[in-house]
Amino acid sequence: MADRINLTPAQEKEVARQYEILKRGVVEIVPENGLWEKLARSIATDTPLKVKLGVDPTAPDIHLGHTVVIQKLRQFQDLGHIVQFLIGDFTGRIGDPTGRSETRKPLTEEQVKQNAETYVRQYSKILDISKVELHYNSKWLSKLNFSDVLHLASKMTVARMLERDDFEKRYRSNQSISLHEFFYPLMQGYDSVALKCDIELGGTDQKFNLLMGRHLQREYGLEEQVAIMLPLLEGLDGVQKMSKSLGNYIGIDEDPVEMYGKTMSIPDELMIKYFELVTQVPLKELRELEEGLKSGSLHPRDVKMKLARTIVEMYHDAEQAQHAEEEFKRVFQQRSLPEDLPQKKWSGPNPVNVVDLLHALELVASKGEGRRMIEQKAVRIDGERVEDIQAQIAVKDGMVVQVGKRKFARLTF
RNA sequence: GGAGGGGUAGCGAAGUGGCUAAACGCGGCAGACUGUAAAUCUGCUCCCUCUGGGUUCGGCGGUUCGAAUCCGUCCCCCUCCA
Repeated sequence: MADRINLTPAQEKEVARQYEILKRGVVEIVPENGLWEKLARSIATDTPLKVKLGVDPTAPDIHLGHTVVIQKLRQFQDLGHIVQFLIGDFTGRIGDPTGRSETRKPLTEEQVKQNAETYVRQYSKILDISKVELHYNSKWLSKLNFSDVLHLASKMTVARMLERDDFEKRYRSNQSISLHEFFYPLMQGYDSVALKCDIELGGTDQKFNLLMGRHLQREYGLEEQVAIMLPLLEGLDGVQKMSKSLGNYIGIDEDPVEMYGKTMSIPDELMIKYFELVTQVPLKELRELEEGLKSGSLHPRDVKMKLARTIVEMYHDAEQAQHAEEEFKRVFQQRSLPEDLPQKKWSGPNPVNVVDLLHALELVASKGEGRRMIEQKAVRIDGERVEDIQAQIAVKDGMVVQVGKRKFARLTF
């Protein structure tokens, strides 16, 4: 196919340039030369590519894990291609199986709409949203009648469905799979049919669904999309993929200080990966950082601080990034108090038992935990360690209560 | 419809009448150390009116001096047969 497209040397160079940018961080492209060919044709015919990203409107809080794919979209956009942002409102309204056995609660139309708006707002931090094509899959999926659905279902076999990683795992480990779950890949694939997209992006966990898009496009007589798979970003624990439900995520709406601190808590080994996948720091600079770390000329902490700063800058600004860094140094390097700590009005008894105080201030989840924290020397009041769980505390205005390194409260009357 | 297997703390997984608030791993938290909320090491990790008390092992009801462990029943999951 490629050899049928005649490119001028300048065009050839442009294809190479775009390809170079686009393959950053990519794990797999199916078919392997597909992206190159699509780009070649796009440039030869001066037609932008249509790049699809589907999202489920259930979890409207975007975190860095999601941004891996969105950054890629941004690159496509910068190169003049068209981003097709697909909101799976139909699938979301029915309730998407997530690999967990419980079925998700169906969303109301109102919730879907709200979530979609939240998405658009958050995505606009990365994408030029004015140039994004917004689609809702209810537009076509809700129109299919039962015989359309049967026709669609006939394009796929049970055995092939069971090849999908999570179906296979669940099947093997004796967990239930509802019949309707088989339709999700079909619906997602059908979206590609409806959108006639050239490219679909997704995490490596989406491979099956992305291939389904290719399969169905072929079945419906369309040119097949190219599937581009990006790695799943590990979360703060460094092991499991970043996800909201695991609580190991950095949300792009989070405040600068929190965002900075969370970044500092990722394992050292993940720093370069984060740079590559969630920032636009040039590859060349990245290699230098990597070299520096290897040779010991760069301090891992400083590299991580640079990462944290870069990330905060992306979602806030340079000034706030700077401030977050100072705050971090103050609290964790110098072990002093954060600049502004949460104020709590105290209207309880005075004096008061320490444990009751901690519990009332919600610095501990239970009194048992409060006792534990004291036994573990984690509790300080105005900088003084409290080691007696019986201690009576005379509450003073402006008094600072601290549990561990991260939980603080300043008392006022 | 029939036969069999299974449901244990946030998750995974032991335990199959008292020694079990329940091993172990993961996750989480704290302390030490440090180079950061990395790594490593140590400790903790159901609740409370706490040298004691209360409530847990799918739900309910039994047996027993005593049950996560035995019985009945209901719910849910899986496998095979139809």
